[in-house]
Amino acid sequence: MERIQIAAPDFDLAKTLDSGQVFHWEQAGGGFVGTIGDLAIYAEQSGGFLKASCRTLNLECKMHSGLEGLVSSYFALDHPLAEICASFPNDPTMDAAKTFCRGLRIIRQPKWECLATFICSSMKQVAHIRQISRKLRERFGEFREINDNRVYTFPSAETIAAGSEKELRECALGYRAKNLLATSRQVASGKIDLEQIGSLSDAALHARLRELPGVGAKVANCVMLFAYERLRAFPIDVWIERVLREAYFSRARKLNAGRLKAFTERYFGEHGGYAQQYLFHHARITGRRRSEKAGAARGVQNGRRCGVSLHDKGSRVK
DNA sequence: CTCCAGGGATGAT
DNA sequence: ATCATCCATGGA
Repeated sequence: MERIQIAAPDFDLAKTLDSGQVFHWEQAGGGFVGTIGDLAIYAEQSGGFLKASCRTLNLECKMHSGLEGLVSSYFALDHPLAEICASFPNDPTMDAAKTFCRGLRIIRQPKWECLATFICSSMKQVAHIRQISRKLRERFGEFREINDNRVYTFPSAETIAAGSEKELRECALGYRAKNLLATSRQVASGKIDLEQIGSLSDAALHARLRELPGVGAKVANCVMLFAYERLRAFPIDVWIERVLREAYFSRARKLNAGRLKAFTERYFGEHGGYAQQYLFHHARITGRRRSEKAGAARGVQNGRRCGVSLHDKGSRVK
């Protein structure tokens, strides 16, 4: 068993793994078990240290100068978090999120794993994405054991491409099965090279990702942020949209996706992806459904939101 | 532009 | 135990 300990003073492992950017780590024995590439890893934080262990080293590990390099790289311990946070805009909403999310990092995920997982994430909530990820791994991945925990690697594009839509549907993918299968076949055949497109500009990379079945604007931004280190990428889902609308557009009457996109790019800037992740995590953990408090009191029909949404019919004011 | 399938966990009644 | 809600892509 290989064990390492890394000084990580400005890092929060639990927040990082529970912030909706990665979906397969599970709590075990005071820490978390999961995989990094095809290695089973146990990770635990105590004091200002990150401890990690794995059974065997592999090629990927050696390329990262051992387990320490692999773990440091995956958890992005080299990101200058203080500088990143200092670059955020100063406003009450951002400040609250910044305080709440201290130590949360945007990790570096394997490209195919990230792309495939976010194709599965469409119209799903975090708990459900975790289920899908687990089923895909159990069915198509490779078994590993770590500290008496069973974990599975994420299946390669080739493995998924060799499967059928029916098999994927059995992993609770629903209509996403078709998209995942089609994209896996493009990756497996070499029609798209996920490593090569890493050299494209932000705009070109976004456009290229969107050509893949099941990849819309939001999923493309997630993949750019979590697998391609494009820290400006700003995925807008319903949570973020709600935060933006309430914090920065409370009196705006017409607001469409284009205006929101222009605003986030200008306002959050270079590390917009980090800002987005902090706003998202803060809202998701502390936000709670407004129906809990408002529901009957406000006379809202069945807890339906008061404010209009970009996705609600009737909200698009040209 | 508008409308809605899709599907399983989760929360409300 | 039933019923409504949550979600973002893609196609009609």
